[in-house]
Amino acid sequence: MTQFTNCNTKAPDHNKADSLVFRHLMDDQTLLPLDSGERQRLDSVRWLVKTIDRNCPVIGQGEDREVVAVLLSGWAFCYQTLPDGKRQILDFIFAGALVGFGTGLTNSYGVETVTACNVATLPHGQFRRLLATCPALAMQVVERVSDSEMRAHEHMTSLGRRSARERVAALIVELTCRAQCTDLGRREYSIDLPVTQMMIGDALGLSNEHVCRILGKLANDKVIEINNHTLKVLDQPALSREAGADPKDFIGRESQLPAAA
Amino acid sequence: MTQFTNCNTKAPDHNKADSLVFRHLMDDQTLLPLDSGERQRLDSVRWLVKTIDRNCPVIGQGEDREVVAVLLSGWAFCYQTLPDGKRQILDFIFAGALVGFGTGLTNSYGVETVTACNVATLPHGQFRRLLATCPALAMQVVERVSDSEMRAHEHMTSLGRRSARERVAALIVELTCRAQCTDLGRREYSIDLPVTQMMIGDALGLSNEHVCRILGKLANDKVIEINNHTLKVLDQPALSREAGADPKDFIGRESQLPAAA
DNA sequence: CGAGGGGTTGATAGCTCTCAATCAGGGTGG
DNA sequence: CCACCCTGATTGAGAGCTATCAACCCCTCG
Repeated sequence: MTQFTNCNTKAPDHNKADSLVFRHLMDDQTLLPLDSGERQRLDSVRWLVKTIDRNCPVIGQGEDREVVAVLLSGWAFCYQTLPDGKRQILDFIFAGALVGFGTGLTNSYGVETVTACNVATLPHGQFRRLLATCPALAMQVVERVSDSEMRAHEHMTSLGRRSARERVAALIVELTCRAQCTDLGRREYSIDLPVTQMMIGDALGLSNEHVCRILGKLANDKVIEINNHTLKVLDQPALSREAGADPKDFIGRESQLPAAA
Repeated sequence: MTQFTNCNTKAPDHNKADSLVFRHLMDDQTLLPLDSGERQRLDSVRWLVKTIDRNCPVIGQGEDREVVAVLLSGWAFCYQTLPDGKRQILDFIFAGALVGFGTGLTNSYGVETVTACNVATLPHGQFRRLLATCPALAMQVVERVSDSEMRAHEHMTSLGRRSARERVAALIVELTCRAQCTDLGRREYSIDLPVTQMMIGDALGLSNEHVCRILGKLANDKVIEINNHTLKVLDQPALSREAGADPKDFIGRESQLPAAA
């Protein structure tokens, strides 16, 4: 029984060169100088690539840790659900994200798609063995996990010490930066925002109603503009000021990788 | 200029076998089977071991990323401070914790001691080079960072979706478990808790006054007992129930390592 | 002995949640 | 093609939780 049982998944595609998956995890600078042994070990790995519909689980919280997954395209998020049903979204993730990696026998968090996604999976044990024999990959994974931890820290600071308005501002700054929809030439940042207000609420520890009110006020103050799930930042300096954070804080390694092949 | 400038640090101790530092990062199962090459690389590293007084900085937020540090003994915490001065404590850390490791040119968080601590430091670049050539160490670091990320996720869920009382309960459950002060035989968990209520507040996103009130109520309800910085859990099941979490969720790899040498 | 940090307690204000009702848009079945 | 439904967004009113401000105590430390 795989974790895709309840999803609408398209047929696995084995024709793609599996090693291309690593282009999402490693940059050329790391990938090219590899010796033939490491190269061969990477090439010998057979990822299972699937397309998963929007709003479908990728990995279930609490399930046995069966696979690690690499997001190849689309939006998704990691979350935890409490026994009483309250949900906390831990991170929104894009192409290149590595999920399901960790210690412990079960997944400490779940992953769900926001848009339709291409996802590559590999059995957990196989990935760990690969890590142990390929230092270059291990280094990249360390950096990937490290970046993810840094974002978790930023989110914690938001949740614990920022007001609702500040949290919303910080999230917008983070997402516009991470999604690289910066349009600095026109002094405008705009982004196609497929997330619902309920997701924003679950990410920021707020009720969806309050998120709605805050977004309305930000729009009223001419800081942002929202039309049909497209968000445009009208006043980037004001937004950064309200967030109490610099946009560059959110630019991690992921943004240094080439765009999805 | 080192990051210890403002601290009362005792004289560095180079007499200790530096490789013992790795016993805090790696278990015997990993350390013993190493080939001579890796072993030699690990042994050739010269850690700088210092004793740092209580309430002193170990690493400063925003400073250049100069060193990674391994906590050898004592309590400390990682934190972020916002421009307006509000502080969020990200994690309390014990012996074996690796801090200061991450991407980016400056430290995204600071580290401060709670009690006097022994700390081993190594220049960041040197540690990274070591990682790249020692897969066993890289694996351990991945797991260490991964555990830290898992705790960050739990903390996020607390901050975003739990009430003040639930957060306090969850923190107590976490700390009693992580500090391994379980005294299951007597059906009591007790722990020497060197943290101030202000630190608890900064960790949970609460004011110190509110923390005080909550702790008082928990004591009043016979769930815990506090005497002179010693916390005793009187009703572990009730505490776990209120926390909405299982104690075992907080038991990471760190608890599987041998006690400090 | 004074100063200062941490802990405690009370009163008040304010932010955010909850509940409720309405509206808009997209997908579905007939 | 249309009615229906369901999700998500919106707006309002009220309650509740937590912050803030203030005062006081206790203890340690210089």
